[in-house]
Amino acid sequence: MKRLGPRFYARDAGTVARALLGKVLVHADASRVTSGRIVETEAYLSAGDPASHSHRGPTRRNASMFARGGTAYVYRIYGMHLCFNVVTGLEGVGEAVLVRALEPLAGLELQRARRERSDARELCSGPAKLVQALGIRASHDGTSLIDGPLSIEDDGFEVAAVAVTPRIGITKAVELPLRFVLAGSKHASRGRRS
DNA sequence: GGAATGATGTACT
DNA sequence: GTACATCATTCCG
Repeated sequence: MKRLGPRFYARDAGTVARALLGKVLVHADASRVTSGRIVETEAYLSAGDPASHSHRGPTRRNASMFARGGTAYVYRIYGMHLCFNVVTGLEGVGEAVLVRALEPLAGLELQRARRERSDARELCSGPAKLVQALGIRASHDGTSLIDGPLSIEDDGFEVAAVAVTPRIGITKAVELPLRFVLAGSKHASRGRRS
């Protein structure tokens, strides 16, 4: 397992969204490690993508989305859930990748306890579910994936095939093909198939 | 100051 | 498939 470095993240969000499939998201929390393989992502672009939080420029909420690639962007949605994003590109650009689903790997019992669910498919099969299963908190917003508590690692997994579809749960730019799914994964969120 | 709105999840019919 | 919980942020006046 080797942690991804700055150059991996310093590309456009669409490229990084696809490249993240098969990589492993890890949270090392006080010696308790939970992780999962990324099986579903969505790219959110800069100005010109009306579905992106960065579309209207920097605000207090989306400030970390304008940080350098390799920064975590964690925000609250619907008053009760958190979503985790990977910032991409150069500082000031405002692009990010929403991680929508993982295949649970390390720390399964802790993930089950956090989620209060036992079925492995119910642990990380959605953006707010995986945040809960890995113990990601609002305080992780703005932290570095390169040398912080959250990291993304390459364990040599080979991606066979990728499905590309429109993004889920948005009301603008509904048709852009910016969602990427590991073909055949049983751990993706439920949404449009392809 | 006030109102609308969400990159969702769960339960229920 | 549909209903609804729940609230910070954002935008408008």
